[in-house]
Amino acid sequence: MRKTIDQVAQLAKVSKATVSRVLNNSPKVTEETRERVMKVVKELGYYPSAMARRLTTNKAETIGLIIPAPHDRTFGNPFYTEIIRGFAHQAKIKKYDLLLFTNEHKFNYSQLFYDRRVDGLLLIGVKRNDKGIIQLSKKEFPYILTGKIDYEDANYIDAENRRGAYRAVSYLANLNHKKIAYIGGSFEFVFNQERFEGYLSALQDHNLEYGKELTMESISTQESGYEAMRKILKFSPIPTAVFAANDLDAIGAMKAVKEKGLRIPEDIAFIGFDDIQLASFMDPPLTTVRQPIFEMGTTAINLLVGMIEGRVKGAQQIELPTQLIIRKSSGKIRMCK
Amino acid sequence: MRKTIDQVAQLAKVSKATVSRVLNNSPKVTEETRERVMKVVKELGYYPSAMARRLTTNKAETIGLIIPAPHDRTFGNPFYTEIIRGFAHQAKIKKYDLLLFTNEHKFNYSQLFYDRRVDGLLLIGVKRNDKGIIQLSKKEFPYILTGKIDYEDANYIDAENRRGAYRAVSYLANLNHKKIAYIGGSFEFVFNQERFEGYLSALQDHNLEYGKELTMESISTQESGYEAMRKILKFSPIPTAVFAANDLDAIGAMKAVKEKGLRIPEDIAFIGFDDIQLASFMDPPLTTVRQPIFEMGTTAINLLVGMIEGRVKGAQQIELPTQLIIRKSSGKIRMCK
DNA sequence: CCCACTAATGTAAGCGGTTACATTCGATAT
DNA sequence: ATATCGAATGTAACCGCTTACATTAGTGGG
Repeated sequence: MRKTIDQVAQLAKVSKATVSRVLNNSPKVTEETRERVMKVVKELGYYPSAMARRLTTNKAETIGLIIPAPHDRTFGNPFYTEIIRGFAHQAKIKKYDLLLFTNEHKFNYSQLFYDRRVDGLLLIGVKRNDKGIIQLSKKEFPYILTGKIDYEDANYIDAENRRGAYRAVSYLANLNHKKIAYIGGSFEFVFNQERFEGYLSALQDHNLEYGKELTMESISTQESGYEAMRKILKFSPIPTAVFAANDLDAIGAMKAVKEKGLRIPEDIAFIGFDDIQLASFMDPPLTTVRQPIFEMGTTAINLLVGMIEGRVKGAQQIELPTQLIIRKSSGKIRMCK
Repeated sequence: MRKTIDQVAQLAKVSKATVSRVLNNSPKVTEETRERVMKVVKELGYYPSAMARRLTTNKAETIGLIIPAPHDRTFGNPFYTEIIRGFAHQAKIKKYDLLLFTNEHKFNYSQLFYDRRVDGLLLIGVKRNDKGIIQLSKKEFPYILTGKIDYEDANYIDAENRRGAYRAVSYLANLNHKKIAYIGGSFEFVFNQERFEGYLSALQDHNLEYGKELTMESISTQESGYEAMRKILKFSPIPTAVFAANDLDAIGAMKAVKEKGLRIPEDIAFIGFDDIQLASFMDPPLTTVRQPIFEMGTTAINLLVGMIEGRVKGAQQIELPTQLIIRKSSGKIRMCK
């Protein structure tokens, strides 16, 4: 019932070694026998057993993808969806399977290497102090993080967060905004801190005031961006511009502003970060710092496959450039009051 | 360097059969030797090779998850994200790995069974006339579709689309709306047709007019919902209510309405379908037909695992009930002009 | 005290491939 | 014609487990 390489060998009147060679495109096979074998393979509908191949070659042909736990509020973040698109696209090209794991209960990544289910790991949404990563590095297991962490030998791919934020805030400053608020996610993630630092240093370079009441923490969802903005709006005078370290925060915040009857960008200008699909569809369309998310995904796969196959060595740390996408929400130059 | 069962056996001074028994919780092992073996396992940091186990037991311990191609416009649809949440959650509980595939270039699902990479398949976003599914059914490969298709022996899990749509539109009719527009996705997907039929039969039952110009096709994205609504708004008199077969369409359509300076729900009432997270966060919050998406995901896994392990037989067709979630966008009862 | 029986453990075959090494065979050089 | 060589193919070991069957040890009954 199940087709095996032996059956093919018998029918084609060759040894299974030869069948194996044909299937693996070994050069030392006559064209004639290659055809004969392939004919039988076709007729029989034979597909080599992946598990058998993986056992003998000691390769899983598989990359593990670790995403946040299902109960994590960030689970469906469009950034994740988009980078997974990049992973899926490139993994197929590189002929690796993608195994999906959910990061629950201090999940022990290393096990996936020990029991040889994966050749490498891709990790999304890892917090800066995650200890598991250090183990992976020390054991020289191939892996790539999406986003920098504290451990300095970690392999990661990230965007130029500080520069992106700096440019966005400078842009607002050059538009003559004096009071620029900040909404951003927890410093548990390094990229949030970097974006905040970019914000700060832009304020400094433009001699703008920085106030505790102008910066609000959120958890990178629309709801929390909304709540954060409502708090900011309670202070007076209210800021004339908001830089949100995350598009979802920006979108939530914009809702709070509209609800208050204020206009965007006339009363309050907005810039977000990420450039998720939704950003351009906002009303007004959201000016934002674009990360090349899909490209980050494909690059991560290429790098990881390089590490797996031994072509790439040492700690890999890549930061892709960001780009300020100017739309309506940031408005025009602001007249002095 | 690599730990194997033989090493464990040697150190524990037993045969590898015994080690295997211990690891698989076979009852016929003395408590004493079980402890001795486990001690060695711990000390050595031994994890059994997944591939070896899978080869001998002829089980992949893996479920394949087939999602739309990366270039497909629906790739990041929140419905998919949410149902995948359910899959991931339940697969972990059932101890199956989840293998992610992208449905490109007429991808041949069957191969995944032939080369024994998966024990079963979960398919998302499959069109009604997909021929691959018939093969799966005929071969009795375990699989579950998310959404009904034309093939009547197909295994699927779906929501009560017709009833959901019927109730939504009836609700609008009872609010005294006479002219109710429809925006919905392509009939390539059966659920879209069912929702449309639910819409139609509600119109009939309430003696409401049906007009070609009141129904608009879209592709279930905000952009296309927006475009569809702009077309509808060109006719006059414009409808007083819109039922969108998809929340994303509804959200896009709402934007077009607001842009025109019309009020929701006073000028035009809205009801969507799905109840994605975004729905409740709209302004006004979107009334919608809720599908139990997460639960559909977990149910699908349970069913599929049942099929794989031979406990569940025959064609599986499940429709989970929907529920009308009433929020602001559908408004109050409408006075006659 | 021996035998039969059961529970615990061991032995070895097999899962379905890959690959190092051995063999065969035809062509070329001598 | 024979020795030499290389290309094509075959042989068999091995990857790391599971499990049917064989063996051993331990127990109680006659």
